[in-house]
Amino acid sequence: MSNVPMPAMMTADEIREAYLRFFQERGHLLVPSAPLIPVGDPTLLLTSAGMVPFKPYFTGEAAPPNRRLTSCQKCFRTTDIDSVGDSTHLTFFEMLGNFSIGDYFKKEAIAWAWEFVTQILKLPQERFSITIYTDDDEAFRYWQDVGVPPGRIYRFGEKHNWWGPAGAEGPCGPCSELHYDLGSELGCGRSECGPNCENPTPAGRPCGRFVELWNLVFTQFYHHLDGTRTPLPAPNIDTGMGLERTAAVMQGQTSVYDTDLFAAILKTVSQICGKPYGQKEDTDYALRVVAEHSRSATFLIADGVVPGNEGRGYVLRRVIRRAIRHGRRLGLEGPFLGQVAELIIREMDYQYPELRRHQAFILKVLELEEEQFGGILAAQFGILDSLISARPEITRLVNRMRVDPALQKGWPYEPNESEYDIGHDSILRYDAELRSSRPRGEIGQYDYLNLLLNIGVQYFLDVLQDQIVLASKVSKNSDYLRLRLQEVLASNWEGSITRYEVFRLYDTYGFPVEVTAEIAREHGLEVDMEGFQREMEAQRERGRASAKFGGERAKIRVYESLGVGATQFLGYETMSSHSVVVGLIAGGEVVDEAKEGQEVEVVLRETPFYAEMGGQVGDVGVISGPSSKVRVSDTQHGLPDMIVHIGVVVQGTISLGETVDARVDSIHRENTARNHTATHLLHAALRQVLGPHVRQAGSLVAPDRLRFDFSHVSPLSRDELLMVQRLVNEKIRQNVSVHKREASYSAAIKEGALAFFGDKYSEMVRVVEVANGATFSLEVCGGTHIQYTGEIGACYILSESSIGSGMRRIEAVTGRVAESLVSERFALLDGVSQTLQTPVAELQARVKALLEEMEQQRKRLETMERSVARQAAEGLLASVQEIDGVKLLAAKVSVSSQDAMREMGDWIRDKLGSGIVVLGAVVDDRPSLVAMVTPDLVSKGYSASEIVRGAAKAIEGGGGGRPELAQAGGRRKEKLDEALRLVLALVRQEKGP
RNA sequence: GGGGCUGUGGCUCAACGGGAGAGCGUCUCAAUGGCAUUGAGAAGGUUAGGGGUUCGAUUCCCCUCAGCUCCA
Repeated sequence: MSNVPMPAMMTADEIREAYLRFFQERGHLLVPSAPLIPVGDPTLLLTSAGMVPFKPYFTGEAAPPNRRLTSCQKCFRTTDIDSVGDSTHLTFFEMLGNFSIGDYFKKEAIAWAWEFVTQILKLPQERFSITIYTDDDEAFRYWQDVGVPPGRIYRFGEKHNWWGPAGAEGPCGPCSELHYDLGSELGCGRSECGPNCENPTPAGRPCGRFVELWNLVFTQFYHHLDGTRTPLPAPNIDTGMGLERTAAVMQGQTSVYDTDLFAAILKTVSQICGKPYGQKEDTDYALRVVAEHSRSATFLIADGVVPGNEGRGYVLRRVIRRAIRHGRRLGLEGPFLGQVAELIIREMDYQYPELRRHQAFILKVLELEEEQFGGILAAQFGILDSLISARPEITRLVNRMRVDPALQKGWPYEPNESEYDIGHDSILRYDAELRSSRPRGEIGQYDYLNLLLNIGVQYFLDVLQDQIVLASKVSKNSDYLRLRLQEVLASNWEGSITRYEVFRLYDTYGFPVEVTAEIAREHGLEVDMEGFQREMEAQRERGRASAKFGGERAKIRVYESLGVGATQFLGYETMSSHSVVVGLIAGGEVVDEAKEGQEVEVVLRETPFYAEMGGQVGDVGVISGPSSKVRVSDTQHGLPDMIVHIGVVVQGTISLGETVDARVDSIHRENTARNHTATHLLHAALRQVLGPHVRQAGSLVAPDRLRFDFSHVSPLSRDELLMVQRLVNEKIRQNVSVHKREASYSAAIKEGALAFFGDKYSEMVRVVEVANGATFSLEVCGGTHIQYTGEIGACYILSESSIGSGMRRIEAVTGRVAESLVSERFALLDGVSQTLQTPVAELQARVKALLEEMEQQRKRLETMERSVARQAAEGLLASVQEIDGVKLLAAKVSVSSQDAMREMGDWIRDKLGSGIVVLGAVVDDRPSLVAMVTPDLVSKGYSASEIVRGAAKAIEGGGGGRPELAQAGGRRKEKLDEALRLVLALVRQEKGP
């Protein structure tokens, strides 16, 4: 031990600097951390490893700025999200790495890694163990060379020592890891303990003696989507050293949360909630979750992720909500994430300046999400509360169902249709009974518990009903329903939350299972976790089943079978060109020729037609051969590099190998180009007005309109919209030049060009720049554009709307459409102005006055109708007859609505005090009836609904309602009098016992 | 991309297929008089939009839109 250098206490900042300096001194170019949103890589949700930004270099798609690179990359891994809170797991972390793009390989990577940990970090050599891939003797030799005894080099298989790919496809290869021995007291205590130990400790925890500090990946292969691997053009080195773990080791800690990286964050959280860290395990867990998730959320938002319910937005939302939930456990009821985020920004903006730059946006997003989630959380707890407090009532119901003969009868056997119906009806009866036993009436008379009971019972019935409805849908023989109901009846309802309930709470309302379990336990209820897992599996199964490709796959195979290579695109320079037909598809099959009238897909050797991409719609136009003509209505990519013209043969026969003339409809193209350039202007203007968090999330560029989706949290105010529109039109008036050029992807990005995340770009890309001296807009874009912004003419925003949380959509028009829009609006205004005989400037006031006047008239008319009706009613009072001692009035009235007739009835009934009123009228050319019976007569057996139903037969209609009041309608208005005459007889029949 | 749930006055929500309601908020009047409180009354609705079934739809069915939620 005497010669072993003792590790120096280093802060995380010092470690980061030392690492980057060490590799810069060895010829590596320092590359700043890329955003957490992987640029130009649709296969990845988030940047999950240090090498992600360098993937194009590894695959040879792009040329690296230097063959040796080093970086400290921010990373995010979603896989461990539910484990965060213990002492080791993180969602967000920093990864130190050194990379070789076809330069040095295993020898140097190993030697430098060893030098860095032993000489710079001064960690004791004998604490290290090395792992290598099963048959990697080369790595074995190099580790021996630097002085690692063979006994401490361990061989592992694919599970531990094969890396990658990150995502569905990408570079991969064998790897070698440096494991650090934290001390036997943390381990399982067994003699065979070593790296990747999976034995439990005596206390039952996973063995924590060895920590993987650094992973050296020797990327030699490319893993394809279909599972095959091909060797890479040159072997590469890709290493990753977790900054947090290293800091823990250097600072003599076993937990990453005890490092200086988390000290200040934990302290702040602890101060906000007033609970100290390090005293109670429960509290510590929650504190760690809040600290970690606040940190990762802050970084995600800084890189432009907005909370949403899919993809990255969903990851962010989960992280934020998990933090809030654990904050609640710490007693934090109000918003608190902003305070934590402010501290994190202060602590880390030196290394990550984007935090400071987007501070206002970060705080705003956190605030909105905290506010929204507060409401949801309250609602969720309400549902669970109800479910639990309604338990006794539900139990009573279930117990009765258990012994109900109607339910028992058919069910243990294979039920036939009628038996099914018996069971079904029976369930519905219980349903009705429970509903009617629910407390009703004035809301003010509900106490809180009754309200909960109400919701809980409702909820239970929903769950049960689901099973019934589902069963009747998915299974004719009702096996499904039988099984489910048997299960429910056999289960321990009173003592447990069933799997349907817990799953529904989770699936529909997003209520976390752990929380359900926790609260249920407090009330002495079990939770069927196993059943829940089964439901989850079934859900996943459904997801997989529906994720089929269907026809897509087959179509691609047809294109592949053409055996044609890439189509050369000439459309940037020209709109017409000679070419040769190299492929024809009709009716989903490859053909040699297509005749007049046939729908056809044409592939040319080269073409001026732009195929739909990047939101811009495909070109239309004409392809004409020596004796044929094809009208092209759309242009698409069949395969990534193959352009397919879709159209109809309008003349002659087009055949394979023919020389043709391809001509794009230039009006269509120009209109589209105007909109495309305008889209770029809009994008830039939105960023200028709203902030740099605005990013394109999708777009549609058609000849007649444009649609632009972008990330932003709140609706745009009128002022903001006007500012954006004014800025765009300002640039149009300045007639700025639109410059297009080719550049390497990485150079373009470095220059600050905006690229649409999710698009995959090749090495050389087109860059579109709108600039007059100062750059206004700079984007990577393969679309077609105009020369000068003045060609756009004008741009008007038509609408701004939400397309999901955190995403907004703007629709706009330019050029010819903008012009016709304006003239249409003018014409409209002129028309209205003439109709109203009012100057345009005074229209608004005039319309307002008119509306007010109309409202007044409406009310006056209403009162008048009422008084007329009342007079009529008074007149009718004279014709009241008495049948068996019951006052009865059956009369035809003349009113304009059923409501008016009802009101008349009300009035007459009240005058009568006790009696039966039946009125009939022709409303909207259809006969209708209303019948009323006073409560005292209802209790004697008279029923308004029976009477009205009987009377309605005469007018060939039907009706119903409650005993006190019922209505009916019919078809034969001329028989209305007959219906009213019938009433007399009906009332006689109705006479109570 | 695939499921589940929701959409009713400004807000929170009710309403077995048969009078669209409550509470809070707003306005008016009155009582009281530090803030405030109490009472009476009023305004406020295309039941998200569109189709269908029905004599009749807030209610049942289908489509669209929006929000929530789970899965990928």
